[in-house]
Amino acid sequence: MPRAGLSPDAVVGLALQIVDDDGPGSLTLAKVAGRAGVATPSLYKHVGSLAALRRAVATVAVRELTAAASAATVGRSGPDAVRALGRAWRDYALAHPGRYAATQIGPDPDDPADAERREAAAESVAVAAAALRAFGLPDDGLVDAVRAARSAIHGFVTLELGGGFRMPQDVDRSFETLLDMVTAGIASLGDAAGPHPHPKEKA
Amino acid sequence: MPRAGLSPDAVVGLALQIVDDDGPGSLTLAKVAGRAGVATPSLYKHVGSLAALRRAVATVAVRELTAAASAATVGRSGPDAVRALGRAWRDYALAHPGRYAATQIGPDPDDPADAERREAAAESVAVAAAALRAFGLPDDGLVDAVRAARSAIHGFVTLELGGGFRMPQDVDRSFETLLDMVTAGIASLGDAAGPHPHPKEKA
DNA sequence: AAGCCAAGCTAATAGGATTAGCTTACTGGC
DNA sequence: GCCAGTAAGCTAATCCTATTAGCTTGGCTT
Repeated sequence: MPRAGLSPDAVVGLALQIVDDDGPGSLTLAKVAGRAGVATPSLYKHVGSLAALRRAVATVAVRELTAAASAATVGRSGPDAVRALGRAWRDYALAHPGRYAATQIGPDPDDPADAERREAAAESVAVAAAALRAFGLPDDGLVDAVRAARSAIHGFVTLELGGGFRMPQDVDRSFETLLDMVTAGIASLGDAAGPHPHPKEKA
Repeated sequence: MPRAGLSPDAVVGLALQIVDDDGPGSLTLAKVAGRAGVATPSLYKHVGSLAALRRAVATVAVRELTAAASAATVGRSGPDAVRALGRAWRDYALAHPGRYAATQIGPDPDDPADAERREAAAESVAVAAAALRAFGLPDDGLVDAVRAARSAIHGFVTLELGGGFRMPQDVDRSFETLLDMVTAGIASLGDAAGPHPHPKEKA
């Protein structure tokens, strides 16, 4: 009975492979154990639960995504930075659909390992904020603009990955159009009278 | 042993309740059976499988969403229509988070019941396209614009529902900013030279 | 060489999906 | 009003998966 030489990181590594291969929905402790050459319960020596393993996978994905976004925007600013950020984001998602999907798993406030994920997520928001700085938005409108840009990119990628674009048109071109919309839209935000004055006004 | 008087629709109705209450992830045949006052295997007389039930729920949600979008845009056009559409979309998602999440379940090409869902989805795209018509986009850019607008709205709602907005700022106001970005961005699409000429050009 | 600890293992429990085969409540035709 | 057929339920059984408990032992430390 030789040792398999597992470790928490090794287990997460196997989980990442499975998520890459079959999507996050089919990540299972039994499958991980199979790849590790170990009985399923043995994994509990390295991870707390299936849910914790899923969160660990999400953390890795968020970190990688943040790193890619950060790398893509160094030395750029304004529309150029936004476009580079958007492309890097989508490229990562297309290269690792399973990991990107894992990104959407809700964090557990009690899991200390999830603090890391929050940090990484916050950092990616900071990267986006930096990219938008050159648009000269009013201070209290920056958060709104970051949210809008994130929403657009994330939404596109999510729909693309989920097979939501069924028309035959070129998806790459659509994404460039989205970037056009985002950059132009955000630029126009600065021109207007500042932050939006009427949240949810009814007709 | 009295009859419970189930039917496929009744089962889907119970499933919708569960999805509303606990989210689509915790939809389980056992839970449905519990609410129906019936043994789990009995459900197979009405649905093909858990996956099929999930898809049925998704179909209902897509239909409702399409109806809401359609109702919100009658008699409006241009930016006004886009804003109304966006608000209706978000309102539905906030009112029925579970159903909205169910919307993202991938369809099964072999399930005839999923053809319906495709139809409804296509109709919602048509509603969006109609809303954008007044922007005077070039014909072959319309699909790109619809995708961009959908992406932005869907992305915002997804992030909001997933707890992705952690800053204290008002989310309603951010959504209005998103709508500003979308309407201004799409308007500017028409001004430019038509469809985007350089899909994915490398730096 | 003794011993400790962590990494594995097996056994057992608890849910959940799904299939097979039985029973029986309604429903239509006579 | 009776009778057969169908469809709605049921129980039993199988197969997965997660998770817990408690045992065993490899490999390093002293």
